[in-house]
Amino acid sequence: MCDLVEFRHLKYIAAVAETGNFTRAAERLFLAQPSLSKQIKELEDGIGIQIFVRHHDGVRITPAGQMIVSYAIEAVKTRNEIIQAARAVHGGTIPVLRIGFSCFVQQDVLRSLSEAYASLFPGCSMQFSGGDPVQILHRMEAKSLDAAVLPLPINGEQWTVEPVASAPLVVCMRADDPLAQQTEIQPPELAERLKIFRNPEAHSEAHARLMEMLTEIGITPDVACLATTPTDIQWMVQSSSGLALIDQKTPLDPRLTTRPIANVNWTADTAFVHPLSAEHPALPVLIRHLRKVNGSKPAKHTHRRKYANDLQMKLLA
Amino acid sequence: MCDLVEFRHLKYIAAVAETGNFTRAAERLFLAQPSLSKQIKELEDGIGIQIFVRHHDGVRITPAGQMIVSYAIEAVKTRNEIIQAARAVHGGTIPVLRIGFSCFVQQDVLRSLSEAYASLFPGCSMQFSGGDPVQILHRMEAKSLDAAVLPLPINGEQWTVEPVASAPLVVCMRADDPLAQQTEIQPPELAERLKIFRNPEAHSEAHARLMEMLTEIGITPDVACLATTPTDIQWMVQSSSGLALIDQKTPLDPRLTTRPIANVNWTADTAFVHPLSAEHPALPVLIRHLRKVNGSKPAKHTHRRKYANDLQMKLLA
DNA sequence: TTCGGCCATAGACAGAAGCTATCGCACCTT
DNA sequence: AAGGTGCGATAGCTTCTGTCTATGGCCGAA
Repeated sequence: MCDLVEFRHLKYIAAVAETGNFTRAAERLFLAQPSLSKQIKELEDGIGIQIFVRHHDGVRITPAGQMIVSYAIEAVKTRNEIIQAARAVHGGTIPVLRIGFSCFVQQDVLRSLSEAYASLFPGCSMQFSGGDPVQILHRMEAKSLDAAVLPLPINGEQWTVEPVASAPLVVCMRADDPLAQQTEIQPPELAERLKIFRNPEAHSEAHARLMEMLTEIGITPDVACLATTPTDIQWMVQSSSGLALIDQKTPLDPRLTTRPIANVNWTADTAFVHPLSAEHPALPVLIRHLRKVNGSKPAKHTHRRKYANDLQMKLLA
Repeated sequence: MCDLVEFRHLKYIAAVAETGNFTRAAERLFLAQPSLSKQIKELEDGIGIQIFVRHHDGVRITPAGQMIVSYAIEAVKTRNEIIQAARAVHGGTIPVLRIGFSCFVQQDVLRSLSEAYASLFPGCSMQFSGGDPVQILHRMEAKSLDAAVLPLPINGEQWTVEPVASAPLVVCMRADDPLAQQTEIQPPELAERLKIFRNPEAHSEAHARLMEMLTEIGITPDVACLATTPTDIQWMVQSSSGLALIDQKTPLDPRLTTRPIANVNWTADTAFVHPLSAEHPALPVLIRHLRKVNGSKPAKHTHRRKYANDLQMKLLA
């Protein structure tokens, strides 16, 4: 019974809904108006759903019709994207997918992206290139990169942003730092010694957001040291004994350790980003896959965070 | 060019892929085998993608074909669900959607579910009924409820589970409790006084999971008081001065307060649940909507948790 | 009243999807 | 080696249906 509904009908429905008018929709579809009217009428009769209410000056959409209209627009778009991608896969004409990434993005995020791509597009290759978020966004605008994996926030309407990872933001310190005796760091303790930051030039929005968050808990830090890589940050922590905020999943120099900040629930979030005007045929399919995988997380039961390290275990014993 | 691909083709492709055999697929589709072969061949030629490799003993699927096959199966299913739902909306034959919920589910989750349903299915009504998770699962099995909003975990293969909310699990205590002087509760402090629990009979899996989590951090609590509602729990905390673990978003008696547990990241998760064999025509559409809304969270920048209450602010000042 | 915009109806035609019958091919059995 | 079996491809015909042009009806504006 649903088999009466073909993509042709969905295209017609979308056109009528968007023009609000059978005549103009027919023009847009390069179709005679009676053909269009007849098709839609027969469909409505066939499935027993009135989609449009005909008026002398155009059409209105019924509530049930609205469901079908929304679906129609999305379904036609999806079909076209899938077919384009599949044809590119078949023809072996999928261009290398050029991905930019910030060095602050964890390796495992890049690895799982890479694996997802390899399984969706077997035999197709990716090219990763690192850089500052600012520079990477510029390169995407200049079309020399197709997409990127970057820390949030990313502002601007021209980007499609799909979050892919999130980890607590923790305080990084020397393992022999007095603060390492504590299991959590209080904001006032942090305020005095937080001096090491990512270079704001590399990602000004992220820096601004971090400052805003610090202000909210009454900290106005002394931005003394600017680093451009996680390694630099760790080296600065090690040598200057200052504190830094880092992603909990960052691989850590053994002489360093991390502690959570008390009373806040800050996270370092990472997203897959590409220009709205994406051209690479794999992107729509890849984004759809990321959304599916990420959307329904395996949250079958409450999560837990294991103790971050042995030292904390000892302190609690 | 993609317009050659119609739902008819997708159905045929799915059937061939699932049977691995044109002949048997044709039987399943009540179609003559030459018609099927011809349709698929013309489609492959038309879009320029070879989907199947014909062998003397059946067919194999090409990599590009696999993309299309997966898509085909999903797309046909989606179409049917949408049309069924739309027809029910149009005919005004959408039965009342009977939702069960546990009283441990936060009101705002139920409210946003209710709003989503009202906008997707205007004019259609829902019926909420509260109860124990165990009892609600039974009522869903007995078909006297269509779906439910319940705390996780929900075990068993017969359920479709879509997480819809998550909040930290915190320690509930009297505001005048000595522990309320601290900003975080250490597990050993919790171990001594954690006595108040939800009744295990109401949701044995959740109780078991909580016990397991407590064991992981070395706590074997004395399960002294069993409550069946958040209000009961709060009354017990107030009167017995014991501690309880509750969802941070629970509306709190003003004489009580909550504190996070140090070093763990436990959450109380809530999910929309319905039987795999769901019959209510709105459910597939509703679930699809929940997944879309929930999947791409507005995680445009790093999240923060505001201080839970004024007292904590004072302690930090 | 008349004109113009919009949708519905009618009838003709071409193309596409379906059917039956048959062929070709590879493999298996005897 | 010969014949049987299972599977897909091809050919030719029929039926159905999607499209076209032409036209009619309705309503509001000029």
